Amino acid sequence: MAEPLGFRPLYRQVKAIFVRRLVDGVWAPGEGLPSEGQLAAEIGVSQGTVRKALDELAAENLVVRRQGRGTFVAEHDERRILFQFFKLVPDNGERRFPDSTVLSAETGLADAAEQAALDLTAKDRVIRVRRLRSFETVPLIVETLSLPQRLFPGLEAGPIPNNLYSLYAARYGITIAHARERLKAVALNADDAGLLGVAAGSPALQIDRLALALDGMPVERRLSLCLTEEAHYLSDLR
Amino acid sequence: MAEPLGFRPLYRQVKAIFVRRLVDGVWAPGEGLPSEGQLAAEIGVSQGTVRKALDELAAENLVVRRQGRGTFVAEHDERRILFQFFKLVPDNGERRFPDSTVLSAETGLADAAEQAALDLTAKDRVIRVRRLRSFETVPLIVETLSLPQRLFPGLEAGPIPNNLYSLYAARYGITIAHARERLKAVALNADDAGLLGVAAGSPALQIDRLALALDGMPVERRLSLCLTEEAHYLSDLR
DNA sequence: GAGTGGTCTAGACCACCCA
DNA sequence: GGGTGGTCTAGACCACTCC
Repeated sequence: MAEPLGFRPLYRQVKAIFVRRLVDGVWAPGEGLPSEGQLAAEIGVSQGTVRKALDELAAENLVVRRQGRGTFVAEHDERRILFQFFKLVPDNGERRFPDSTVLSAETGLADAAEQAALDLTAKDRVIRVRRLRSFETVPLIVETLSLPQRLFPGLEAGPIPNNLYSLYAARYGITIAHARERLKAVALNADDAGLLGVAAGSPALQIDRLALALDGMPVERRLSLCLTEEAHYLSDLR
Repeated sequence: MAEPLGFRPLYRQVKAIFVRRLVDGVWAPGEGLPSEGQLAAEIGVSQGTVRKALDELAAENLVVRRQGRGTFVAEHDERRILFQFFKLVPDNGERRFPDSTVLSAETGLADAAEQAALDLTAKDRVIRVRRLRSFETVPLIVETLSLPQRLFPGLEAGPIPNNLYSLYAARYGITIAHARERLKAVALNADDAGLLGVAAGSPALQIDRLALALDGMPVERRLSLCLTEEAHYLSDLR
């Protein structure tokens, strides 16, 4: 007669405690967590329960476990971004990371698409960064990022590094946990085509990405136009 | 002084036994496995070890666990394919499954691309199926499948259902475990554009899929051209 | 050798499904 | 009510890392 869906396993409650600590920055990226035994004693559950909670966090790439060393908060280093968040790879040759040239960085009122994606109102402001990304001087991607200004005050003023997710974490305490991408094939307009050095109307892969923080809050929208003559978007279906 | 990398946990050996049974068809799709306790007794390990092996198989979508009922061999029913293998979803409205019209089905010598993808030689033959797929009579995808003839004898002769993966399993005992897709934006040639009812040169999303069997053997190559005016390819990055 | 995560076991109990 | 998977515990031992 009790609630049929009111059951929540102990290890998930423990996991929620840990996620909270990650969101609050109690455990910062790169830092080592206490050992399983210490955590178990502190919370008052068995080591096996702590282990199951940490295993799930590791499966979600929020922590990294290293046998013999310990459990560490995941960082957005180049390698991780390259494999988890950057799916465009050259047809021939190794997975690489493109350079970025910032074309503009400014603020403005959120448009309809930005409001919908980022849970904003017409009164909210966004920071927009437009940049060109290249593989060894060959332009490949032109993209526009939209960020809620409230979350990233002053970002548009400072230098904008290639690896933004690392900046979000270090300077604003926001960790990107995962992202949802929507892909379409489109014809380039004259502006974008010019930037990429191809004819207007050329086909390009449009990637509309929404990146979410640890707690599921939408944090960044990114609209990328990619040339796919010599590269492809890799998707593994398991 | 022993081999430093020669360690293989017991539960992985148990898992290998189970995968073998899936590959050999000892456990067929839809069938229920013996209970954890029975498997543990049969193999001579603890129930916890069997559980960990089954958990990994469940994470790979090879089996489905249902509390209170049992563990079952995964099937390629419509729902599973729709969520695991079919990433093209309408911009508005529900995830749907397109109808298929077979344009041609014939055999021939494997070309260079097919040889490379499917591990074949120039002497090997492939079955090629070309079909048009539509959402409610609106053509959306034109695709060409290539299959090693050796693995699917007679497939080109019989009726070709919409859900091919289910046919592979039922008639040929081959289970598709996962797939790798490479996406590009291309301009449609006159033939494909005509089939899709758009102008030649229109942009389309090209999906080059390689599907692998349980044991990792490449089994099907599929080259799809998709219109993305009112649909998109959905990719979740976690 | 000390400390960490990883494996394996055994047993108890819980939530769920079905007859 | 009996069977299934799911959770939780406690303890032993193993593999790996670092000092």
